[in-house]
Amino acid sequence: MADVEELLRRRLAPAFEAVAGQPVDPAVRRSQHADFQSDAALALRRRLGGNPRDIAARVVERAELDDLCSKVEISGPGFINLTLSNEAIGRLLAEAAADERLGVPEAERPEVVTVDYSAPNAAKEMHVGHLRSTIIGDATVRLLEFCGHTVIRQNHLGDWGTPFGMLVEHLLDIGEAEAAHELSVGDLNGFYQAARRKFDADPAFQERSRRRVVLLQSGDEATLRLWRMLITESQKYFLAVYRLLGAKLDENDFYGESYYNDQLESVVDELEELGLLRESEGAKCVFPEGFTGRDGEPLPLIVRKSDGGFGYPATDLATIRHRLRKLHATRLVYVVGLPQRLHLDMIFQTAREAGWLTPPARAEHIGFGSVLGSDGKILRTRAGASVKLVDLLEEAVNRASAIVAEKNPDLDAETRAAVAKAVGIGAVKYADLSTDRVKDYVFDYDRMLSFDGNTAPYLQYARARICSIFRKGGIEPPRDVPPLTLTEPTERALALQLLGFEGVVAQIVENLEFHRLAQYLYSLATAFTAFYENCPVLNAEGEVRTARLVLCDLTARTLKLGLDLLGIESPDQM
RNA sequence: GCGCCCGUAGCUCAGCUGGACAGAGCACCGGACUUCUAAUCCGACGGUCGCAGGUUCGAAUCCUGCCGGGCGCGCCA
Repeated sequence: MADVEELLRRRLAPAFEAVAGQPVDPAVRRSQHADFQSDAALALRRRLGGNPRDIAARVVERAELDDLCSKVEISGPGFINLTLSNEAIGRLLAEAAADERLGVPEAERPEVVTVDYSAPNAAKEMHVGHLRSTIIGDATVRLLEFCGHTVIRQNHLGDWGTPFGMLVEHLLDIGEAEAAHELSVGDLNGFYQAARRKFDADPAFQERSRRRVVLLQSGDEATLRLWRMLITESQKYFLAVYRLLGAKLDENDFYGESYYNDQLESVVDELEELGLLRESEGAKCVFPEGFTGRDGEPLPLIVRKSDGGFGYPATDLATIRHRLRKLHATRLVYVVGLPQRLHLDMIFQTAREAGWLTPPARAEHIGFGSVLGSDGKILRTRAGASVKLVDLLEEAVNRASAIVAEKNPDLDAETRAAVAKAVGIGAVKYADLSTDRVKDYVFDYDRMLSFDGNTAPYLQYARARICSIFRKGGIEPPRDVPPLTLTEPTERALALQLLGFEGVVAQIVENLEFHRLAQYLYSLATAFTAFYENCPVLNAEGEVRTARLVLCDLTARTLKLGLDLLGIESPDQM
C-alpha cells in the first residue's frame, strides 16, 4: 500500500530544507484535525527563531502538494494540516489493488537474519515460558521473510548438560520401549520428574547419573545412542506442538547446545589468544567492558569452569560466533525472556571485543515479559505447577469450538473444527502479540476469545464478513480498476487506514514491536465495520459499487496478510 | 548494595522520534436487526497519566530524586 506519509514527507522535506537552510524531518503523522499534519515548523523555532507560523507558511508556499492534497492550511502555533484529495486516495488505492504485495516493497538491502527462539529443553515439557518466545519468534520469521530477507531459524534446544546423566539412567531403568512411549505421548513432565525424584532421593542413582554424564561427554557410543533417543523423541513431541501452534519451526531448525560441543574448545582458545581470558578463582573468565557485580567488581562470564567443564557462556559465544562467521548473518535476533538481558548483553559485548560482532552486523535481544494469571502472578496451575503449553492451547481450541458451535450451528463438523482451531490458536497468539512485548500480560481466555475489542476473533470475523459478501454476490474481487470514486466519509476513513499498512510494516521490521501491527489491524477492522454499517456494497451501482468492492477486497487482503505475518489464520467463514 | 524493566479509566491495554482537548475494549446505563454474518454497531458514564521537582513555547512522553511492584547480579541454562 503506497505509504502516503512517506509521500508527503518527500514533498515537504525539500521545502523545509530550502526554508531552514538545513535538512529537516518534516515530522508527518496522522492528525485529528486533518488527514495528516506536519509539526516540523514548531521544532524549528528553536533553531531558527522567528514565528513558526511564518516558517510553516513559507514551507507550504514551496512544497508541491497539489496532486496529493485538496487542502493545506496552517493551524494553531504552526501545524501544517494536510487533507488528501479524494482523487489521490482513489488513485493510490487502485494501484494497491493491482499489487499482490499490497504495495509493500521487498527490502532494498536483503540481509541474512538468524532468529533464535522457542528453545525448549529436551525431555522436559514445554510451558508458557516457551509460548511467548515461540509466538514472537515465529512472527519475526514471517515478517522478515515477507520482506525478502534470508531468515535462518535457530531453535536452541537444551539437549546437553548434567541433567542428561540422570535422564539416561532413568531411561535405562524403565526400559527403552516405555521411555519412547512416555516421551511420544507427551508425558515429559512425568518422565522428567520421576528421574528427578530418584536423583534427589537415591544416592546410588545419583552416583550412576554422574558416571553417565562422564560417559556421555567422553563420547561413549552406547550412551550416545540412548541420549540421541531422548533427543529425537523429544523433538518429535515439540514438532507436534509446533504443528498445533502453527509455528514454522521444523526438524531442520534444531540447533541444540550439543551442536556446538566441538566448537567450545576453539572458542576458549580464540579468546585466550585475544587476551580476553583471565583466570579467577580457578575459572577462565571474560570480563566484558562495562559490567560490574555486587561489590563494584568486574562481572565475569565463566567460559571454562574450575572443574574444566565449559560454562553455558561458552556455548552462547560459540553460537554467536557461528552465526556471524559461518552463517554470515548481519542481524542476530534473540527472542528470549527479559531476565536474560544482562547475560545476553555480556555475550554481545564479548563478541564485539573478540571482533566477531562488527558493524553492519548487530545483535538484538528481543525480550519479553511474563504471562500472568488472573491473580497477577506468573501463570501456574492450581497446584502451583507450570502450565503445559499443549493444555493451554487445547483449552483455547475447545472453548473456541464451543463458541463457534453456538454462534453458527450451520457449519459442518469439519469446517467447525478448522475454524475452532484458527480462532482458538489465533486468539492465544494475538493476545500475546497485541500488547507491548516488554510488559507482562494477563492470560484470560474470555477476553482473548471475545468478538469485541482488540482480539483475533474480531479481526477474523471482520474478514469473514467480507468473504461472505463476495460469496453471496457470486463475484470475484476486481483487481484491475481505474482510480476509485469515494463518496461517503466512512469509505474515506477506511481508505486512509488502508494506505497506512506499508508504513506500519516498515516500522515493525525495524523494531519488531508487533503490537503496533496488531493495533493497526484493529483500527482497520474498526474502520471497515463503520463502513460496513453505512455503505451497502452489493446493492450499490456503477463506480460506487466498484469502489466499495475494492475497499472490501483490500481490507480482506490486508487483514489476511497482517494476520499471516503474526502467524494467525484467517478462515473464510466463521 | 548495584543494575534492568514496569506503574495511564473499576478491570485489561494503546499512546510512534515531546506537540493542538490523554484513546480503545470490558464492566455498568440507554439505544439499533423486513437490507451484504446483530459473532455487530451507536450513544452515555469513567482518568490529579505513581509522587515531587526540572528542561521546553508545549511533557503521559526527556532529565533528576523519591514511592510501589517484578527480575537480575561467579562456576544452573
